Amino acid sequence: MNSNSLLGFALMGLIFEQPMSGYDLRKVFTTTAMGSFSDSPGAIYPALARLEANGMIHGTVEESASLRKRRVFQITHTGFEALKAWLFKPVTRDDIVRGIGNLMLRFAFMDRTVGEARTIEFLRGFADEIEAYLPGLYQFLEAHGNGMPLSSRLALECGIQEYEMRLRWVKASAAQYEERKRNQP
Amino acid sequence: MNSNSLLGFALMGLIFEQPMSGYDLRKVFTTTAMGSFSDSPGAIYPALARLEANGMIHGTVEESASLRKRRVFQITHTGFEALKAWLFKPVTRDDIVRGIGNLMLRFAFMDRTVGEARTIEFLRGFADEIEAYLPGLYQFLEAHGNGMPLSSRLALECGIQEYEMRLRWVKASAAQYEERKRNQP
DNA sequence: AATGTCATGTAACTAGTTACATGATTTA
DNA sequence: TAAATCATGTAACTAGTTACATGACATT
Repeated sequence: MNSNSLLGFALMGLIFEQPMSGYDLRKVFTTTAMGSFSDSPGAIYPALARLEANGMIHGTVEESASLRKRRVFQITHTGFEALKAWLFKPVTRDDIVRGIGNLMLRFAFMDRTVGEARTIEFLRGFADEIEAYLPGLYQFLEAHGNGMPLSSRLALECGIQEYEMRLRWVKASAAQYEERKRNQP
Repeated sequence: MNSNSLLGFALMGLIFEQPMSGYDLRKVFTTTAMGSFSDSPGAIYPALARLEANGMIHGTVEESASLRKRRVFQITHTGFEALKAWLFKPVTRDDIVRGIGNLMLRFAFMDRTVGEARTIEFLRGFADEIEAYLPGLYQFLEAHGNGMPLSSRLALECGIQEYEMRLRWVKASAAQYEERKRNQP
């Protein structure tokens, strides 16, 4: 099957939260904290076209009296199922090493799509994978740290600190979701 | 001119530190903390071929009695100049928002290439850009945090914490380089 | 004899980058 | 009326992904 790129999922997640045009989506990437995505039309319009060709979203031309006509996209049933399937994927070691950004994006979209229970499960998996990965980094630092150039060692230490920070954040976030779950049975 | 990709610079930096074969480079990506790069031959061998075609590196076939012959790459003068030019580039806002990984890689290679003074300058620029970017994130959180879904807000807060952590690291690293500079005049 | 590791590569596909193109409406 | 913003797209290029192919030597 045609699987979506990260940009594709980002677009679908945003469109799910609120139907939007390509131009609106570009603005989200330029003006909000989602600046890690490219706001170039050469990335977004082809991505939207692909999603539509795959039946994930559907665009309707909206003719306003004053402005130029715009195509507003909505997520389809198929698209929503694909989005949920993506959000439900288990957290892997590879996600931790090469795709932390993907995990953060998935988490950002979870609230209104998969519910507390699954969100907590996701955060548990996230924490587990970091906890499984970190000892190896410390071991590597122990074993090779002294022989490394200072800047390389500092860069490695920064990587470790990043994982430590994220682990703290994952646990604090899980706690917040646990509490919200308790308060709304 | 043909400019190199991040993978290209990673390969050049490693080859500069020690001449290596494609296979060695793959092993670096699988076994060390540089796991964010792909270790697939389909990425590395073409990248090496491009670098060689551009005169950045040069491979020599090494015939050992026992093992299969391997092509060991060395960096060329042109390549080293290109590497330094990359390391010397000023830190921009875009580097902070979309390419923190690039900055970290550049830093990791600085020690034996550009010297303390330039490394400190780089870290200052790094800190400045984070300090210029952070207030906007806090403002955004202040303005939209309450209206956001919980998971989105938490994701944003994680982003902020990451920048805060990195800022502390940058300052601590700069201090270490300052000290090293003082001790070796 | 079979499996695992060393070692280098190619081919088809995909998605993103940069740059260009167009035209309407709004503001200065 | 000139410039900025709204709005959508295309074309050429580039680099990375996945999967395949090959073969020597080492180990079990």
